[in-house]
Amino acid sequence: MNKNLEAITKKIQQSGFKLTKQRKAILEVFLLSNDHLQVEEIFEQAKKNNKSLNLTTVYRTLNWLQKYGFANAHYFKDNKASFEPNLEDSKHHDHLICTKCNYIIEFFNTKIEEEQIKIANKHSFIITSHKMELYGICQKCSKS
Amino acid sequence: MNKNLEAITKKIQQSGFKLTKQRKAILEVFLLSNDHLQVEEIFEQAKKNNKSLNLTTVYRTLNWLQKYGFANAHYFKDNKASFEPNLEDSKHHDHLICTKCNYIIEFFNTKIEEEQIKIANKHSFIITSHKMELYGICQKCSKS
DNA sequence: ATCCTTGCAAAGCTTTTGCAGGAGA
DNA sequence: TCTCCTGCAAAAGCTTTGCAAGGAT
Repeated sequence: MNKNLEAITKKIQQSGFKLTKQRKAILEVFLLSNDHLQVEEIFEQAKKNNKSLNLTTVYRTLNWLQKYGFANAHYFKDNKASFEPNLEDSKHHDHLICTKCNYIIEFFNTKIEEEQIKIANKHSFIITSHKMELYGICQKCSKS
Repeated sequence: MNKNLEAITKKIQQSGFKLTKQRKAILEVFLLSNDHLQVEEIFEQAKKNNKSLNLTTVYRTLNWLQKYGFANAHYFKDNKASFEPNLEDSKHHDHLICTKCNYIIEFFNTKIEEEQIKIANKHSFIITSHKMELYGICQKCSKS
């Protein structure tokens, strides 16, 4: 376990989270990924670290992480959940998603964030979160 | 059926869509709503117009409409689909969603659209569609 | 020792599919 | 008439829950 992961794990433990082998296996995959992983993907990868791991445990762990603010859920397509870590040092960002190869680029844009605040004010909304997803074809896929 | 609905329906029929009683009942609810309706909601409302209507038919109709570009699907929360009409004259827009009462405001912002194009160019993406959702508390709910 | 967590199996939900009968153009 | 559409029931896919056994602090 690298140092960063260790620190995060400690913080998570302080929320009353017991660090079992299974959860360790899941966190190693999940916290270190910069990707947006579907539950099944997390399960498959984490199983390499812990062969007896069960899908239910993955769901329960991800739901726990989400509940306590360490993970965000997305529903990019179909009705399958994807999760991404939500860490103290991880800035808010939005997504650029290739509909051919599912490649995801994260980006952050100050002007857009500013406009969002203006829109919210105009409609007397108190924004708690937002989600922006641009769908298209990435450079690689547009060539082939 | 009002005139507008009639015109739209005619257009849909030109795509090879047979106008059955069931579909008429669904279209009357769906096309005239400016809301984002969940499948179950469309079903419940359309059933008032046609008591024998089946949920399966609603799903099949909405999927057909989506396939031929007359409807857009969203996955605002959980993993339930919402649909909204996508009509010739309906401009692209984004959503402001109250997480307390589910009230939805639609908005359009030129600057944001411009920034999106810049971001796409920067990453050599060809954008085909996008989705932006701001979540928060609406004026009414923030008072209570 | 206590409480939390796990795996398994079963159930829950939303959505899709197969099929035989029925309706639209 | 010919094809497409419908309802019903069953299945499929993702996610949650109940329960008894096992593990962490």
